[in-house]
Amino acid sequence: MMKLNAVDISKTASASSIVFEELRRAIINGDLAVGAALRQDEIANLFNVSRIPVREALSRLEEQGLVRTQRYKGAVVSGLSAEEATELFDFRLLVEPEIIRRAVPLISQAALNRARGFCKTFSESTDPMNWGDLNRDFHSEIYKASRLKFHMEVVDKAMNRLDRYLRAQLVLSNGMEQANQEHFEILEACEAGDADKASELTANHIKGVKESFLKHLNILQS
Amino acid sequence: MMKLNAVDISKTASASSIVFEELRRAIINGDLAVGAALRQDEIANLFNVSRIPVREALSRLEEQGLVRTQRYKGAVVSGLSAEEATELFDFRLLVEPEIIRRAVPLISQAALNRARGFCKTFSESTDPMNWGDLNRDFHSEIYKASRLKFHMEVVDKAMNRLDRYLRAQLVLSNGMEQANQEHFEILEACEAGDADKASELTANHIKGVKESFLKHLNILQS
DNA sequence: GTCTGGCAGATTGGATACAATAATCAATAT
DNA sequence: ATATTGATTATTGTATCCAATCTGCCAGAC
Repeated sequence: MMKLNAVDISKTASASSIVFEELRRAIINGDLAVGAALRQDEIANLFNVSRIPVREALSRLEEQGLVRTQRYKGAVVSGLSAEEATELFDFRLLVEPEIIRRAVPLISQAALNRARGFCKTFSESTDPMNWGDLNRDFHSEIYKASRLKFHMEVVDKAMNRLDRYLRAQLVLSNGMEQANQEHFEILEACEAGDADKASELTANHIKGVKESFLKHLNILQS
Repeated sequence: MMKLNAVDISKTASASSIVFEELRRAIINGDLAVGAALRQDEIANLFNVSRIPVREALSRLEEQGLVRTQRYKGAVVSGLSAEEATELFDFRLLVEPEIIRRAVPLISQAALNRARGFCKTFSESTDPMNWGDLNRDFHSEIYKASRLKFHMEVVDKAMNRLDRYLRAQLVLSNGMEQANQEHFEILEACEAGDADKASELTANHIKGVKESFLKHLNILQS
C-alpha cells in the first residue's frame, strides 16, 4: 500500500454547505445584524453560485433557529427576547454541569493539556473577536470526554443563539478577567478529578454570565 | 375591529415543507426502515414535485438528525446505537423533570382538562399506532405551560429519534398499562400543584421506559 | 382627503436542463 | 481465473428559466 495522506474526499464541502457555514459564522459573530434581510440573489452573487445552494443553506439555518423565514418574503436574522435568552441560560445551567460531571472521570491527560492550551491562549488574547471561539474550544475540549454527543449538540445550538450577545456583553462588562479565572478553576477541578466541584464551578460560571447578561440587556437591545 | 378567526396565510405549506413533514412522520413512525435509502427522484415522483423541494426537505431532516447524507451518495434513514439511545434517555431524564417542575405552578385548569382528555383517550386506545402521538400530546400539553420553548424543542428532537423504538418496545413489553397508570399519577400531582412530585414521577416514568428499552434492545436491533 | 384597484418591479418557490460524481459491469491483460 | 481498466448507467449537485407572490406607487372614485 502506498503511503499517502489520504483525505476523505467525500467530505469535501459542497457549495450549499460552504454558504451555510459562512452564513452561520457571520450570524453567530454578529457580522449580520438582527433583523437583517438575507436576499437569496445577493448571497448567490457574493459566493458566485446559483440561488439553489443558497436556499438550502437558508433552510438549514432556519432549522437551527438562526433565521426566520416567511413564505415569499424571505429570511431575516432572528434575535432573542429577554425571555428567550433567559431560557437559553437556564438550559445551559441544567445541561452543562451534568456534561462536565460525566466528563471528568473520563478525561485524558492529553485532553487536559489541550484544554490548558486554549485557556492560556484565551488569557493572553486581547482581541475580543477571538474570545467566542477560544471559550467554546476550551469548554468543548472538556465536554468531549463525556461522549455525550447529543447533549453537546444542543448546548452548541443554545450557544449559537447566545454567542453574539455574549461577545458584546463581554466587552461592555470587562468580564474577560473573571471568565479567565473561572476557566482556570474549572480546569484545576478537572485535573484533580473532582467532578462535583467542576460541575458546581461550571454552574456558577454560567450563572455569573447570565446575571451580567441580563444586566446589560437593555444596552444590547438598542 | 372585525371578529374573524384569521389564519396566517403566509404560513400555508410549501411543497418542501409538505414533503418534510411527511418524511419526518414516516421516519418517526418506523414506516421507513433504518438504513433505507431515500432517492430524490423516487420521492419527487411520489409527491409529484421536482427534486428541488425534496432536497430541501432532506437537508432539514439531516439537520434534525433523522437522516444521514453523503455527498453524491444520497440520504439514508439513521438509526441509533445502544449508546446513543442511552444518552437520549439520559437527556430526557435531565430535562423533562425540570420542565414539568416549572410547568406545574403555571398550568391552567383548561390545560389540565385537555391533558386528562389525552390521558383518557390513551387509556382507551387499543391501537399501538396512536400511542406515540397520544403520549406526546399528553406530555406536551403539560410542558407547554412552562413556556420553555427551547427545552421543549430539544426534548422533541430527542423523542423524534426514539419514538420508533419506543413504539415497538411498548408492544413487546406490554408496557401500555404501566405507562397509562404513571400518566394518571403525574396528572394528579399536577392537579394537586405538587411540582416536586410531578417532577419525580416523570423521572421515574422515563427511567422505567429506559430500562425496559435497554432490556429489549437486542430484539429490536434484529 | 381617503379609499380602492391595478399596474410594474422585485423577490421567492419550483420545474426543467445540464454537469459532476458514484456504481455497475463487461472487456482485457496478466 | 483474477485483477484492472474502461465504458455505461444511475444518482446527486447546480445553473438556468418560468411562475407565483409580495411591495410600492399612482390613478381614479367617492
